[in-house]
Amino acid sequence: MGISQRRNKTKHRHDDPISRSFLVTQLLQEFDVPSVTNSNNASLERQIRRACINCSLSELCVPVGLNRNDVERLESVVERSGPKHTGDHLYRVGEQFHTLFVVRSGCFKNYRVDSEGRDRVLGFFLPGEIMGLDAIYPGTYQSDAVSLDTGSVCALPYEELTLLASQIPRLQDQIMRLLSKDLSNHVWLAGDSHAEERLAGFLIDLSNRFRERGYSDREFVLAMSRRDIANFLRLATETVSRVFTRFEKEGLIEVNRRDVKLLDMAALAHTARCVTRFV
Amino acid sequence: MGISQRRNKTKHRHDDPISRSFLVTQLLQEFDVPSVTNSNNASLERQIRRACINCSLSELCVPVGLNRNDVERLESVVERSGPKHTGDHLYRVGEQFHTLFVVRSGCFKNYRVDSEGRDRVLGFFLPGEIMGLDAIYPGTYQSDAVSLDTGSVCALPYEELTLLASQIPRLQDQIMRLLSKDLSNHVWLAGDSHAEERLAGFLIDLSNRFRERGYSDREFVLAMSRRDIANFLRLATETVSRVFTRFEKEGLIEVNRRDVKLLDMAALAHTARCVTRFV
DNA sequence: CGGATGGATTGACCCAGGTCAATCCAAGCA
DNA sequence: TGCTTGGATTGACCTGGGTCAATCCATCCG
Repeated sequence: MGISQRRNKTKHRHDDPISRSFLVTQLLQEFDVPSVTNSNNASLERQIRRACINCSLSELCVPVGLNRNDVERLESVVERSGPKHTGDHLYRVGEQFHTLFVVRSGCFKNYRVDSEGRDRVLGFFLPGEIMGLDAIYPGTYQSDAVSLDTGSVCALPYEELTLLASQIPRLQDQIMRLLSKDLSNHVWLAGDSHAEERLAGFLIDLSNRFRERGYSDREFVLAMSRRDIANFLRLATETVSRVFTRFEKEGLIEVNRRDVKLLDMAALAHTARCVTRFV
Repeated sequence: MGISQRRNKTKHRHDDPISRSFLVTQLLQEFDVPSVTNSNNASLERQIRRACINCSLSELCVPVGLNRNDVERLESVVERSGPKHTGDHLYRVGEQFHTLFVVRSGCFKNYRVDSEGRDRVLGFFLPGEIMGLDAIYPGTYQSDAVSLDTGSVCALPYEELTLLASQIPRLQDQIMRLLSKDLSNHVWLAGDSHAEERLAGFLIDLSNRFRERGYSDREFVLAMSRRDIANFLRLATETVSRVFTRFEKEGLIEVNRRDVKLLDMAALAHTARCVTRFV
């Protein structure tokens, strides 16, 4: 996605040796911490640990509505992880649940392998969105979460989070709201809508989410393959391809591989009218 | 549904005059409180107000895991309502959200009218299941909830519930678990599955939920019309009808209008393998 | 009891989109 | 530079299930 274009240039393999200072720099970059060239590593790391307060996502993420003091308490339970690369898993079906993940940067895919061995894409997660909420009830992860490009996440140990939530009512409230929001998200695709409505809905939805995050809502790069889109929308890849070209011929969009430009948002939104998210 | 067969016999119109004693008797019956013939109304009503502790649903409902003392505190915020009849609404799209509803008895339908004016059935709720969770985030109800037969609900004022939850960690936990459970429920239908898989999944799912509630899982009465089932499964009513008769010819079920008997659960479950609920 | 009402069933027909297969094209590599 | 690989595209064809329409049947009511 647009988000990750620059980052892709610095992509490296999983097994590459990563120096400590490289890692710190990378983290600083990802966490949008203004670079402080002359500090030593210790102070840099302290800045990283305090990242929630500086984080540009805080208006979309768990800290919404918390005061500075409470954000600091929240930060104390957040574990930040190193960069995730294409194909890295955050968790897999059946693993013991103990952590929620919030996307820092990049795009993650949530999917599940059904009893026939076929994948089912359940959703895509952009920065600020939480993964793993559906694992709370059963206590084990109900799906796999995998990075689609280079990105990073914050890990929220669930036990500690709920403990904190019982002390900070506003946090408890926010977690409930996030769970509830996710509920509505699952509804929007449940329609018996046609291929064009679905794909239009998908594009409009992505566009909205990019806008919320301060990215262009008219021009972006899809982090996911046609196969993933098709699977998510319960269509054949060929159908997705065909509808893309149909939209292009009708002047609704301009598409080249994974680069998409929305030319006629109104028409797209109208096509998607039956499937757009309620919230 | 099987649940409500007996109750339907005593059905009466909304505008019928309902005597106080009739109401109390009705409530006692619905709340499974052992009838105490010689008590006065005041003590009967106290028993009703203490219903959570006696309620046969408590193992499925909000009180799960709470000790007797905490259940009593929970009860103090629960508002019980009079019987709901076919077509009675609990809430409608756009109304200010302030209350969650738990089904006591009967079956309720959750649906939404889309921008084209067509209904979309989002789900059916059996005793012990909570409605309105998706309204927490937006603060207004996102759908309509309507009674399919004669039934009753408990109302949980959300403000008071969360206040209480911040004092009873186990309650906070349980609410999160219920929200999370609902999340997984939305996933199971998201597949691109065929009509037979969907309907088989629907029947198996109902069967499981009846079993959990102590009813027969092999023989039950559908509270919902073919049209509602079809709408929920994103199929045409004709298709639902055809698949029902196909299942009957194959000896999987016996069906007569709304009476259903599952004859070959294994085969049904196998047909439904791709769509059964994960949890 | 007979007519009306509305859900359920069944049949005939058709099309959106799935499947299969060939081709294209960008990126990576020797 | 040409080969390989795998995603994306396009075409040809077929089918599951939607649509339309007729009929059935239980319930309700005058």
